[in-house]
Formats: sequence, C-alpha cells, structure tokens
Amino acid sequence: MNSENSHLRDMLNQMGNNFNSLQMHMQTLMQQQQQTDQNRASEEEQRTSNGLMEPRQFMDLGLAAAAKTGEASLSSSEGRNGLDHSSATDKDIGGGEDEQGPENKIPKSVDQATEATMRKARVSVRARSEAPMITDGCQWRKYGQKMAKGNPSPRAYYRCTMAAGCPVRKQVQRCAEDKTILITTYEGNHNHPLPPAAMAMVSTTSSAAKMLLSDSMPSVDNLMNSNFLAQTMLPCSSNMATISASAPFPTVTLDLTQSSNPLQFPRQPNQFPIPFPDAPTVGNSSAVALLPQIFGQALCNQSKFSGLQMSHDMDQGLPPMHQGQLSDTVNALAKDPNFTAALAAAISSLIGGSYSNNGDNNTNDVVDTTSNNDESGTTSNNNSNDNHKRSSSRFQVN
DNA sequence: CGTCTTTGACCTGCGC
DNA sequence: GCGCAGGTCAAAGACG
Repeated sequence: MNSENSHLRDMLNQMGNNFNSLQMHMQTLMQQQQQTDQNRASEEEQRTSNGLMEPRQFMDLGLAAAAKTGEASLSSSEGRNGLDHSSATDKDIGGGEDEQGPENKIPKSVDQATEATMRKARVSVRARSEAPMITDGCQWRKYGQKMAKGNPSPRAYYRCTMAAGCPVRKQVQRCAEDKTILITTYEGNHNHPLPPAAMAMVSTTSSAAKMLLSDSMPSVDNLMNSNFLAQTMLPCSSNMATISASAPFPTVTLDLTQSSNPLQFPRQPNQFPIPFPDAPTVGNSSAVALLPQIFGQALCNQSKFSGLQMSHDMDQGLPPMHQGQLSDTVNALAKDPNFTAALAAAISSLIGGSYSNNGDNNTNDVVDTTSNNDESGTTSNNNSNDNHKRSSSRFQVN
C-alpha cells in the first residue's frame, strides 16, 4: 500500500504539473483571444449604430437577460419558501442593468415560468458505488422511499438537514440496468453555509440550476444560439455531462460510470482541464457563473432536445506514457463514491474554467463560495454579456 | 430521550 | 371521473 501510495502520489504530481503547464498555455491563448474579441465587439457596436443588429449581439443581450431573470427568479422562488437570499445580492445583480438595453425587459410570464423551472431544475449524478448513498459533505435525512415503475430498486428521498428549512432534496436510486450504478439527483439550493466538502456539490447543483432556468431569449436568435453554443461550448467528456430538456424536469446528468477516463486532459490548449481540489482556480469566477447561462440557453432553446451532449476526444492530451498510468489511476478513483461526488463538483469548475482567466473581478462566483463560506455567490452573474466570447472549442450536438 | 428510518397514507399531476 | 405514478407527510419503531 505504501509503494502504491507513493506511486499514486507521483502520478498526481505529474498530473499537477501537466495541469499547470496547460493552464499557463491556456491563459496565454485566452488573453490573445480576449483581445480579438474586443476588437470584434467594437466592430459590432459600429454596425449596430448603423442600424444593423448582429445575431451575436442578440445573443449577448439574451444571455444577460437570462442571467438577470434567473437570479431574480432564484431569489423570489426561494423567498417564497422562506429562504430569502440577501437583498444585497439582488442589488449586485441589478448592477449590470445600466448596460442592458430594452431587449432585456422580460415579460412577467417568462419570469414566472423561469421560477417554476428553477424549482424543478435538477442535477443527476451517476456513479458506481456499493454504498447506499454517495458522500457529498451534506447531512441528509431520509423522508421517504418509493418503488418507482420500471425499476426493482426503491427510490429513496432525502432532505438536507444542515439547516432548518433548507429546500435542497435529493433522490437516490440504483440504475435498473446496472445495480452497481447509483443515481443521485439533487434539487434546489442550500440556504446556509456549507463545509468545503459540501460546497463541491453545491456548486454543481446551483450551476446546473442556472443552466436550466435561463430561458428568456428572443426566438429570433435560437438558431444562432445553437451555433454559438457549438462554437463556444467548453470541452467535456461525452460520457460525463448530458442535459435533457425532455424529461419531466430539466436535468443535467453527470455520468461518472464510464470506463473511459473522465479526468483525461483536453487536447486543445484552450481547453481547460478539470481542476483538482488544490489546483489554482483564481480567475474562474465569472466564467463559472457564466457558462451555465450559456449551457442552459441552448437547452431551453431546444425544448424537445434530449441528450445534448458535449463531446470531444480527450484521450490525447498527455504523452502516451502518462496516459496509461493516468487511465488506471482514474479508473480506480472513479470507483470511489466519495471521489465521484467531488468529481461532480469539479465538473462545474471545469465548465467555468474554460471561460476563465479573463481578469474580470466583478462577478461573484458559484465555486468561489468556498472562500467565504457563503452561498451568496450562487445568485450572482452580472457580467455575462461578454464572457462567452472568450473561448471556442469543438462541440458536438447529437 | 432525541434523532433517524421505515412505511402506509395522502396529495398532486397527468393521461385516458 | 378514474386510475396510475411520483412525491411528501407523519406516526411508529429502531437505535445510540
């Protein structure tokens, strides 16, 4: 065990080194791309002043509106449950209002619809585990169990008990096809401080919820939005993240059961690897809050669209001699339910990371809540107007 | 004795 | 209106 431990430690060190080098490379590229985007934005402004509205600008406005709507509905929704977030957070969100045009006025009906969506947005994590429940850092109380149709295994219902009135719930059920797979579905946002271990899952659920509630785009740019998504969506394993809007509730599914390596590094230099818990995440903040909006936008614009998958081939990001070791290590780690829970959270960091390092510092961060132990960060996203221009990568829509 | 789990009853939404 | 399925409630029991 000691030798294996040191072996694993060495591999982790190698991974860390690779991570750092890739991150530095990406920062350089991001800076270059940022300059390019700024130039392009200037051109678009000029065109708009001439009476032409570029589709891309439409998207920018729509995303900003989605962000604003989502945040507002989040607060009102939770407020109705007696879980009001601080008004300061809402004010912060409103801070971006002056830069938004009249296109951002959302009809109340849309707002209400978004509220409903927010309440039902879910994050599902599939992981192999023999344990009855994965450890995610929160305290849960079981309040029900039912036999679900089409599955011999019962479905258990849990409620967060870390604070009175916390609305977060989760369902745990074994997969009907493979009983070694544990499906954990999270719903809602915590209304209380959480330990760092729990923050991981919180960031996942809140990000995913935001993904799913931003449905306020004008219909005219639906096509462009899909195109935009294809251009800018970050890399992620095709086996890891799936969004479904056709389910009864919009759901983000993180599939951690695949034998293929979920932690493989991306090949392209502007793609961002999954950060390890102690990996530097400075600069990810706005991106983490932004991407769910983008992600959710595509989801909502394809209401009948099921199985949207981010896809890319990640297998070639490391030298061959590292790939074999890394693959073995990751396969072993992926079988650990505790690790898979942490990985689920890391995915949200990954999502944000691919848009990161743009130097913006006026946005609260879903993931950065670990630093202040406060969930206020989950309700802020006021500078999403331009961040999504930063990165481009391959994206596959199935 | 307090907390948690179990489990049948109840509520709600949906399709027919 | 009825039946079904998903989700929740709450009394009873188990456990430390």
